[in-house]
This record gives sequence, C-alpha cells and structure tokens, in this order.
Amino acid sequence: MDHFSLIKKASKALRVTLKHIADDTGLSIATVSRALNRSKRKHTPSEETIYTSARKLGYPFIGGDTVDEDQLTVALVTEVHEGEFYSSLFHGFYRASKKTASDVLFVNLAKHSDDPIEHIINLSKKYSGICLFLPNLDKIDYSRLKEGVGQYPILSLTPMKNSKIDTISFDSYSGGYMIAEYFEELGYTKFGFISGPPAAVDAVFRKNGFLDHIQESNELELVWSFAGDFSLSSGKAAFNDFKNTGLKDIAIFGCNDHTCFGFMKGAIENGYKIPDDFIIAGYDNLSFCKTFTPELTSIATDFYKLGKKAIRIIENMVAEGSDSLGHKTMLPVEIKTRSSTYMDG
Amino acid sequence: MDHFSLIKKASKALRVTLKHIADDTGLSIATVSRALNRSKRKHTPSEETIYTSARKLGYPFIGGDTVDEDQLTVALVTEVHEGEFYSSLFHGFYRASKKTASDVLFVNLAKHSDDPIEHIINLSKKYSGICLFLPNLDKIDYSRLKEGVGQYPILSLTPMKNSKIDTISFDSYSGGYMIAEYFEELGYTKFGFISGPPAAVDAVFRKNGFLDHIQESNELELVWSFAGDFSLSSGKAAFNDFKNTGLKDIAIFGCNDHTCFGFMKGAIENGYKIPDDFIIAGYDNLSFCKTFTPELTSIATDFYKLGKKAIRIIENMVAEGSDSLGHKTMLPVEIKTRSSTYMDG
DNA sequence: CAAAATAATGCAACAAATTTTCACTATATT
DNA sequence: AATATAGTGAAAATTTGTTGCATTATTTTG
Repeated sequence: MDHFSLIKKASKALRVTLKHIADDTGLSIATVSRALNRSKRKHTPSEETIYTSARKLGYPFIGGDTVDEDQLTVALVTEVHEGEFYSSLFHGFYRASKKTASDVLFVNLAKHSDDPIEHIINLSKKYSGICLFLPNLDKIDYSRLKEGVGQYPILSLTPMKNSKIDTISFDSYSGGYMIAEYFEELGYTKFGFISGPPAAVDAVFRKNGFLDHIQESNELELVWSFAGDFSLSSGKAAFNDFKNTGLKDIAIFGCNDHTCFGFMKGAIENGYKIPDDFIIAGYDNLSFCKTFTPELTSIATDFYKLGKKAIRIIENMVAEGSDSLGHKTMLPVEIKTRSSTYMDG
Repeated sequence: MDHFSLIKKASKALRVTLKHIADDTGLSIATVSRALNRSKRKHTPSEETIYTSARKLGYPFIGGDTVDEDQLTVALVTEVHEGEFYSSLFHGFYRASKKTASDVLFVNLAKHSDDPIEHIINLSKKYSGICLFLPNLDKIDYSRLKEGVGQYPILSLTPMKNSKIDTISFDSYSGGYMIAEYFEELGYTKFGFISGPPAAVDAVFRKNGFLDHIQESNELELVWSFAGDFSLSSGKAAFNDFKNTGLKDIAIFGCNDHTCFGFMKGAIENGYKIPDDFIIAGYDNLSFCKTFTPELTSIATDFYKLGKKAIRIIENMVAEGSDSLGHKTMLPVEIKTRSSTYMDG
C-alpha cells in the first residue's frame, strides 16, 4: 500500500547513498545514518533536514512498512479520468484485494508518458504482476510490452483482437445479445441501435451481440441506427434523428447508459412517453439508472468479480510460472430490467 | 508515479541485501548482482527467479525511474470508495499535478488499517507532503498524527472544528448561503431543507449557511425540514414527508444532489411539476444534474482548483519549513442555475 | 561427433556503503 | 563551577556490492 520513487538511471553512478544526503545537508555521514535509523523520530531540526533531503534524493532505506513475504503486490495501471467508471474499477479491485492474499496498488501512468511502454516494463521489476487498463494502447504497444517483460504475469483489462497478452473483460458480446433476446421476449420486432465510438472494441462487441441476435431471427429487424460517441449529447442527437423517422413501438439499445440518458431526456422534452412510445436499454448499470425516470434497464458489470478474477489469474501465473500468451477470460454480465422497458402498472 | 513496498521493521536486521536474494534463489551473490544491474533484461530463467525473489523480499535497488530532484512528491491519502466524488477528487489532483512541479501519488490507506495513524506517520518519511481525505478520523487521531509527524507538511481535506493541522476545503457555508440568497432573488419566502448526516461537518456548514441567511431576513421563513442521510432513498422519504404537509410554492435546498434526485423522482411520480409546484437546488454539481429532467440547480466545487491549491500549500510549507498549525483555507464555490429553479419558457 | 566458441556461474579480492566506537563540543542541570 | 546529557564528526570496524578470473555448462561450428 506504500509508494516509492527512487533515482537510478544506469546503475551505481546514481544510486543514492548516505554520502549524498550528508553532502546535501552539510552533516556527517554518521549523523545521517543515526537519524535515519532511530526507531522513534525526534523531529529535531537536523533530523527534519535529513529526512527532507532523503526524500528529495530518493534514499531507499526509509519508511517502516512490513510486507508479508508470501503476499504478492499487483499494480493496476491506468490513467486517471473522471466518471463513475474509474471509481467503480478502483473500488472493485480494492475490495477484491481484501479478499485475496495480494495487495493492489493503483499506479497512474500518464505523468511519465514520454514512453509509457518503457515505463510499464520498469514497473514489472517492482511488482509481482500488472493489470493494465489502457484502452489507448495499440497492438504494436502490446507487442513491445510483451517483448519487454518476457515471461511475466501481465493482464490487460481491455479486450483486443489477437492480443499477445492475456486479457480479462466483461462479456460484452453476450451483453448485447441478451438485450436483443430480452426485447424479443417482450414482443418487439423492430429494433434500433445507437453505437459508441468505433475505436472502443468493447462497444463494438456490444453491437455485434445485439445485431447478431437480430439477424438470427427472421421476425426481427433493425429499422434504425445512429452513430454515437458514448456522450450524453450524442444521445440527444440520436433522439433528434430518431424523431424525424417518426418510428414508434421500437426497442432501442444504446451502447452505454450516458447515451440513453441523453436520448430519453430528448424524448421526454418532446413529450414522448417511455416505455409507451418506445423502450430503451443501456449498458453499464450506472447508479443513475435507478435515479432517472423512467429507470433505465441496463447491463450490469461486476467490478468486484473482475478484480478478484484478475488477481487470481495473476496469482496463478506467479505460482505456475506460466506465461501470458493471449488467453481471453470473459466475465458474465447481467441484465437489470427496469421501467424503461416495461409498464409499471 | 512509482510505488514500492519494502521490508524494514527495526533497522539492519531486516534490511534486504543481495545475500538474502542469493540464499532465496540458491544462486551466488555475484550472479544476483549481475542480473539486477544489467541495463537490459534477458529474461533467462535465473534472471526471472532473481527478480521474482527481489520483488518478494523487497530489495530496493530495482526499477529504473528517475526523479527530478526539485520535484516534490505529495501523497493523497484516501480510502477508496465508489461514486463520482472519488474519481473527481483523483482526477482533480491528477490534473493539478501536471500544472505544478509536484508529483501526486494516490495512496490507499485502508488495507493496513490496524493503526492508520501509525501508517500515515510512516508515509511522512517517504513523501514530501501529505494530503489527507479521511472523514472518519476524529480529533484525537489528528492530534496523534500531528505529534507523530512533527513539523511536516500535512494538510487535511476534511473540515474540522479546532483542527490542529491545516485544512483546505470548499466554502460550504457560503454555498448554503448562496442558495438561500438565490431563492430570495427569485421571490420565494417559504423555504424547505433536507439535511445530511449530522456527522458530516461539511453538510452541517451547508445547512448553517442556508439557515443563517433565512434568519437574517424577516421576510424569509423555514417552513419545512427533513433529516436525510445523503442517499437517494432519503430524498424519496423526504418527499413523502413533504407531500403530507401539502406545502406548495416553496424553495427547497437538499444538502447534496443525490437527495434532490430522490426527492424529485418521488415528486414526478406523484404528478408534481418542477419548478411549478416547488423549486429545488442541490449541492455537488454531479454530472447527472444536467441529465435529470428538470436539470438540477446545484453548487459546483472545482476539484482541480482544490488540488492545485493543496499542492501549492504543501510546496510553500516545504519551501518555508513552516508548520501545519490549524490554518483553514476555503475555496469559493459556484452556483449553477438550471431548470429545477426557473421556468424554461 | 569432437572442437571451439559462447554464456552462465561461483569464488575471492576489491570497492563502496553503513554502522559503531570514540572523542569532542555545546547545552542543560545540579 | 562541576556534572550530566545530547548531538556531532573522524575514523575504525563491519557489512554490502562489484568485478576479475577460473570453472562449468551449453551452443555452435567444422
């Protein structure tokens, strides 16, 4: 749970020693040694100076943390962005770490991002395993990474086609498929779809699952679709497009909740009634699904399970010394039906 | 941006040396030394064994990160919970770290929480400064902490009465006050209030600001209030209570957005029109304020500014060697007026 | 298949870093 | 003024880390 940065470029030339701290503070090596090794801090001026300098220079033998020898330390490497997604991800891994023998550290990549791959390779020296959530990396990046870390427990949370490293993600395809099945069960035959950004592989899988189920049945038909970008405003834009078609009695799948909120907002402002005029379902099961009126039917993903599974996979890799070779693990998702897709009374 | 855990309880007895790794791996000290000092990794079985062991034991001289000598490393110590709040906080500090000379690390406290205070005191050895967001700590905890770290840059993001350490927070009192002023400007005289949990000092300040403005004027009157707990469901409960009073033409301040969403949801389900039957404003300016219909007027807090200011204060403390002595810094908040408090057309 | 080249390793000498002993100084206490 | 106390630096003692060299294992070449 502790974090540490140290100076070390080539090798011994830049290794921080007591001498550096002594030179920096103007005190003797002996005094520095004593100050740093006292079991209880005294907070004398010299001691404060020494600690400040030691921190500044990155002297490694400070701190007092103990680590269980059998405990692994797994780094969850992400960039920090806004939105409920990231806090759900962090919280899921955090809860999972309490239920496993491993400790999870959250490493924020972006600041040293001149060469993020190089940076991750260095992280592999320090941590027992790495989980990556970096949707912006491409296949070449992953190849370099695989090359750089060698046989090392590494796991990506971003689905990739033909990835050379193991991935774990939610079964987005099945999520989309489930929505289509559910719409069919409700008796709908005309379907609509709002897509996400084409670069988001995850969103494409959701789409494929949804469309594949439609195509499997002769009864079902995709009568309308719109290219969105996951945002609230693209949902509103989607509604304006939809309004012009004059379609009614249609079942719409928006590939994330935000888009659906925008769509529904537009609809309500235009006097539409949901689920009377159309039904709609989203993806992500954000907490606001229950806040919105009507409450939004959505696909729920369990980040606690994701975290637990990811940690288990890393633990197995460590135990067996096995390699990350492109295995894919998919976690089931769940449909949460709410009033955006059925009548209350 | 890198994180590291090491073994070190007393002093030299537990310091990890090449000998430990050599014993653990069965290889010689020389081989271990060479493997760890190669500039490029070879990923041979021995090397992998050595690195695995070095990580397990916590040998410090691995990794390859460089640190700018003049750059401070500030730890933001929190527990990880769900919700938009935490991702806003992290993202705000993260963006701020890019605009300042300092690096911010996110340290999750809870796992080693047998004695969180002791843990934070240890963190003070490693980081140039610490920002705490730990609303559960009490005054005794903060006193122990102050004692333990001595003259060291430490800053709490939780407002505390009579805190011995510096705090920085949003000006919640003014936020509540602004809402009341705004309601008065709109011509309302009858006010309602939904409180938060009494333990949340922040929520109490919001309330005080709101009520104080009401009391300052003879025209204004608090005609209804309800004890909530920040949750959606307490907002719904508040509405049920409100409905029974039969009050109309009233301006309601809910001390956070979630409560307001619950209240409005209850109101809409009962056929009320907002802002016709009552107006309502919240606090936090969650992204969902713009999603809800009507859009919710709310008090906006800027986490980027909070992060920047917090880092600046830490930087000043380091530069001047000054102490954390209970100074309070308040950041202004802003009212975002939306359709929950005025007619569209 | 044998010889040569290459790579990995341990031993031991050497180099570097850290701790400790000892003497000295400044400050507080008696 | 004498005496204890704490902090300090120089240098010795100890511990830790690196490197030259010989040995062994592995791969490549003839």
